[in-house]
Amino acid sequence: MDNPKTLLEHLKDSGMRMTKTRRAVVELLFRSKGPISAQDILSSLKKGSLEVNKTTIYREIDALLAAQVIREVDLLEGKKRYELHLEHDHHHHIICTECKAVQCVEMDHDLDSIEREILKKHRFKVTSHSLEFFGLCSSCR
Amino acid sequence: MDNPKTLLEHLKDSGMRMTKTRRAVVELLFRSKGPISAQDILSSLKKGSLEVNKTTIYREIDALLAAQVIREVDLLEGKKRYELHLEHDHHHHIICTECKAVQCVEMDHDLDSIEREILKKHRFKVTSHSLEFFGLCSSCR
DNA sequence: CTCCATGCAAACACTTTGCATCAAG
DNA sequence: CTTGATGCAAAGTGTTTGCATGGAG
Repeated sequence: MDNPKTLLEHLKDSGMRMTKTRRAVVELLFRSKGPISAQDILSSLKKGSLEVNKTTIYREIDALLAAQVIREVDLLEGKKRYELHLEHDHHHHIICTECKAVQCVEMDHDLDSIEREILKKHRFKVTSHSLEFFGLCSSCR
Repeated sequence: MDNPKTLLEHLKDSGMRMTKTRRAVVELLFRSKGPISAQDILSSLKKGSLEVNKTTIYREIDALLAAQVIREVDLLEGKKRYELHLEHDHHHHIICTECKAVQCVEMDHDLDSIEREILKKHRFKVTSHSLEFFGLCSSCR
């Protein structure tokens, strides 16, 4: 499931049809360095001379979210971004407030201890979290 | 600055005018338990029988953001929320995906070590971060 | 042939802008 | 009076919905 082909076959097995839009979106997500928006997907596919309607893209995003293939990322932009939600890939983002560049950061030790504390203190079971860092990248400093 | 009156006077000193909308918005923010949206502010003020236009609310939010009195919070809802940005109050949120309730959690040890690591590894200077936890609250479990 | 997938237009939700008027200091 | 604050209408941006048509299996 860590490459487009395997993932698409898995989706097909689970009842989803294999269309050129679906294939193109999944492949684009694999190629992307960081989280991308619906608009990003739309214009990328159009550049690849694939005629797609934005409604289709939003519906494709819904389908991939439901299949837990992608996850939502919010960088305080007033729109949502999406990225692949792979098994052993847990990372967060650093966003330069100057040039708006987005990088991914792997986390050595994550927030497990904090989440255990929340369970103890608030009896709240954390199932996911969002964590983004804002600041200045090396070039902009 | 940890109460409406002092904060409003501080704002006045820094050149902002003292209007009933401004006063009402700041007082509401102090009364709120968690981050609230523009809509929340609008309907709260209307309940308090204060005629306000939504444009005014958005502009007031901009002004308070610029004055660094409030900060933006994103709970993946497709709209923004705002809360007071007080000096010694650093907390995050736990959002129940079932009943949508939002609670604040104080953080004993925060993300300082992670941010130092990011500076070392990526030469990226973190100035702020957003961290929200999603899961199930005690009642919904 | 059966449904999921798609396109198109319209509707929605949230936020911003232009411009004339109002009111705090 | 001067300049920031406000209201209203319109427009902008991101996303969703209804409905008829298309195409994968």
